[in-house]
Amino acid sequence: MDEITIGELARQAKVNIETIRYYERKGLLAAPPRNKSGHRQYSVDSVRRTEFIKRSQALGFSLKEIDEILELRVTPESTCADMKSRVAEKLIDVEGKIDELVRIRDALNRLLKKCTGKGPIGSCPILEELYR
Amino acid sequence: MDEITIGELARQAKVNIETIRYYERKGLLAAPPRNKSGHRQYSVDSVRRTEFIKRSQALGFSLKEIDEILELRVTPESTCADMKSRVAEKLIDVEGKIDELVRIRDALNRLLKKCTGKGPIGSCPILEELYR
DNA sequence: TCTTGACCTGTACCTTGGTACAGGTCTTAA
DNA sequence: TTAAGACCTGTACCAAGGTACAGGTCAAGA
Repeated sequence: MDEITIGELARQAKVNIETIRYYERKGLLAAPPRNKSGHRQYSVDSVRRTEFIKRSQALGFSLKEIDEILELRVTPESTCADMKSRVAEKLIDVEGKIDELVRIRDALNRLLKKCTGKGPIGSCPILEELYR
Repeated sequence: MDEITIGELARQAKVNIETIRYYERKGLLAAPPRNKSGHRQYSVDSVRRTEFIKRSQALGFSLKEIDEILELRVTPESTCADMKSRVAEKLIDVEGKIDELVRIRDALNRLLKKCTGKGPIGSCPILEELYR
């Protein structure tokens, strides 16, 4: 008797209703049973599953990767090491992105230093460097 | 007599031919004159302009922002300070992204430390934390 | 003469993570 | 009784930055 509607699930998990249906289409949330009006009936565990998806997204995982992790979770042969390696891979991925952004940050800082901020655009050292 | 075809421009600027036409549609490259067969005739300066776009993209600017910068460049009233402020804004933007990724990196590292990598998935501390 | 390659236009498709809308049903409260 | 609100399906649309493809033209070389 603790079944909830899609609207209630969306409210509790703090996502849009459309997002719930989208996750179902993508296979991240199983198609739930329906009541006699055809309305989806979710278990309270669906809230936790939806929150899991959002939490994993916040760690940089894509929906496809989250789908795989959820699959892993219910596969008896899988191990802790499987999950750990996903996290380790994501860490490498994130570190690569940081490196790239740091490279960009340094390049932007270097450009800023070249420019006094005075004078017409025609003699802007930043533009001169980019438009060489 | 130093006009080049779209294919030559693409080769020199190291982009796809379709990308050149895409930039024209987006207004980043002006529609060039045509020869009597209707083929686009580019000036050699188009190579520099295309390279400018790619270089700016590598600094994190979107095509929309690059379009604005190119506009700035030919607007006599604009100043060096205008360009400098764009770069400064982008720097803030990039620093924000770095901060977010560092936050994610730290969270991933913390999760990794919680898990020995031994045992079945059912008792994985990482999953336990995410699926609470 | 014929074939190849480069170009042309217009449109569709791709990824990712959704959001929006049309048109319909069903239940509940006033 | 009727109107509001929540739900249903199916499809289209959004950003961003392209890529692909169909079907057509044109010029030059073998």
